[in-house]
Amino acid sequence: MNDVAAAAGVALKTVSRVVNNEPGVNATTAERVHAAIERLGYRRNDGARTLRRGRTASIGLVIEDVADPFYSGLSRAVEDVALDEGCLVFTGSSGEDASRERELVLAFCARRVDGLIIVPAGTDHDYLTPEIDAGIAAVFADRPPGAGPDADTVVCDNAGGARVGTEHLLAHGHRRIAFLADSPSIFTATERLRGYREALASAGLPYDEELVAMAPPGRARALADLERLFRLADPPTALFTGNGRTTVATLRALAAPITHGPPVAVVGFDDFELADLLGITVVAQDPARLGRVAAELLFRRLAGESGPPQRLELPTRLVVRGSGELPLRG
Amino acid sequence: MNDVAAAAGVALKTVSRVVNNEPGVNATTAERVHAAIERLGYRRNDGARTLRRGRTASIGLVIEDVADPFYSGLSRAVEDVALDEGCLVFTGSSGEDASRERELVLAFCARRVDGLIIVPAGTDHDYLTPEIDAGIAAVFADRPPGAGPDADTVVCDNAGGARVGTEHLLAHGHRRIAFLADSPSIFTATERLRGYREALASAGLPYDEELVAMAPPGRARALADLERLFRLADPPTALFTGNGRTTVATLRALAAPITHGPPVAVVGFDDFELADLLGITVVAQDPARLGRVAAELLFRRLAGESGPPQRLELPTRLVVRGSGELPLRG
DNA sequence: TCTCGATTTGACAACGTTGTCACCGCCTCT
DNA sequence: AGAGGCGGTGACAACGTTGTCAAATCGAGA
Repeated sequence: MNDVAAAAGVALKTVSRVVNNEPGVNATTAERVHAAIERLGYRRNDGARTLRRGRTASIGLVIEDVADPFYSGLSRAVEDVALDEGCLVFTGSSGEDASRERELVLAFCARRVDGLIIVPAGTDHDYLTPEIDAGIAAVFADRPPGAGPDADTVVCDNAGGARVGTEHLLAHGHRRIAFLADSPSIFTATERLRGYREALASAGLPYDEELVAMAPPGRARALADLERLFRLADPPTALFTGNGRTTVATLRALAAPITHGPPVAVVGFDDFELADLLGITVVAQDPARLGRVAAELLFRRLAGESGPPQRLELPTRLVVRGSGELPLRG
Repeated sequence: MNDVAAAAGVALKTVSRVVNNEPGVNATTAERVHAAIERLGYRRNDGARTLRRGRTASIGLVIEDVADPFYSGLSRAVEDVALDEGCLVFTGSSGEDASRERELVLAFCARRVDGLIIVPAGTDHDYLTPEIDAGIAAVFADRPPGAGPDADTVVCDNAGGARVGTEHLLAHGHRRIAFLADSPSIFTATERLRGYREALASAGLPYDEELVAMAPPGRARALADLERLFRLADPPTALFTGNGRTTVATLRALAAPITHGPPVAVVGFDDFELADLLGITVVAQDPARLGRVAAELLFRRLAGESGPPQRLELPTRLVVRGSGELPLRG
């Protein structure tokens, strides 16, 4: 900017004014400055600007894994809202690792992002309290934070969705419904388990732990679970799978030649690409909406909206495609 | 940092030394400084640090759409490499819109990212030349840049992959093979078309424009294309689909009740989630590897590696799953 | 002609760091 | 005792902006 000023024969401040479209600059002078900018290929240094002004016009987004379609949908929505607000996004994947999450968040804070959107991985978010006190806005998405700060949170109606999904299977006559989901340490998994149990209870059915399997999704694990379930004295006739990855892993296991189980009905939590072609009935949530709502909430906070932390719950939607309507064999 | 210095009763510079683990600070003093840092909840301002030192330890990544699994896989790989290098990533989706790409790139440049990884959307990248001259390293991924700078580029063997896929269908007896892909304005689409034509030529078959359809993927478009193809006097007995989204849209259209075409063999370019369950034969590329290689190349440049721009081509792999092995009905 | 207000411009400090250099003790070696 | 080296510390400028305030210029009205 100094060079530009020298080249245009004006003071630094005048260049600054021109660059920022501030009023009160003579048109002729502005023209001369523009020419100099063009000639020198000058581009304003937003880092320095940020330092002076206090706002960085950037936010940090920490999710579990960008490569997971659920989070990448959320990610895209956050990005779009941010761009509308003239804001850039730092993205980081925690990989469900609390310490990596912490590392990312603190790195974002050191960069003085204006706000954070976090899909929390750990159970302890005390480390965020000083940052929030220091004025960094934070919104939690998909799951509430663990111990620590009381901040805005946007989740979906996990228990309600799981209840509806389970009730759907019950309505088709099933009485032995297995529940397969991620580790109980993950908020959404336990919430969905709760919905499943509520549905059973409402139908006057007992909760049978033998029918429940909760662990990180994976091919081997899905196979093992199914083999165990099908060997039970009173095996399940339907499966409720508690998230997208578990659903996919389960479908693969069901298709494997080893799993010589009887046909079972399947309802999954989370919609996924090609579920329509495979005819899989799901309880769908809308990751893009989750991201959008979280980002909008964040920007309202950044715009100065005060008030107590909000907790928003987004609805789910049952999408009937066939796999959940398989009747009980009589 | 000033406050910390005052609280610890030392000079600014000493705090700086402690914060950066620089040698030459008395253990007792360091202890006192650490205590003050803890007490005040101080966190270094990386923006100011960056301004002073010149390197921002951040890179910009511009892709077409994070929500597309291909790009989100690439994205995750870039992120992982960057994290290893102690670097944060700004991510932006261009949505195949050249002006949005430009806007994002220039915003990243204004933030003085150290480097850029770009999946180019437009055909004119002259706007990047001054930035590259200004010292920002750039690597193009998935597609080469249009007119403008001559920079490092990592692509996959598009033509080779399409040739192998087409040859696979030819080997199963097909002579009328349709080619469905994205707009010819997209580099990968035309390269794959080239591979398709090479395979036909090698087999001594004519290139029939009636069998080729190139446009942005979508449900309606896939249906229209298939209906047209199946109404031809000499309809195709096999389809080669030129990218993941086209493959999926085509499969949906094939499954639609309206499309009452005969069974056709299908080979798609790009692997996708659940292709295994659906039994779709594909020519797979590895988006994570693409991202990793591009990021590694970028960081080598940032580390000072000189030499002429490189152009890397990654191999593809034919994954046989059934849909491409449907024999010609005799 | 002088004063006043508006317009245009510029000097300077500040944002929070780090690099450079100089300083102060203290110990060791002559 | 004096010179020299070394570990520890601090003063100060600089990075590239922008906010504050003052100065210069000009035309208009008294």
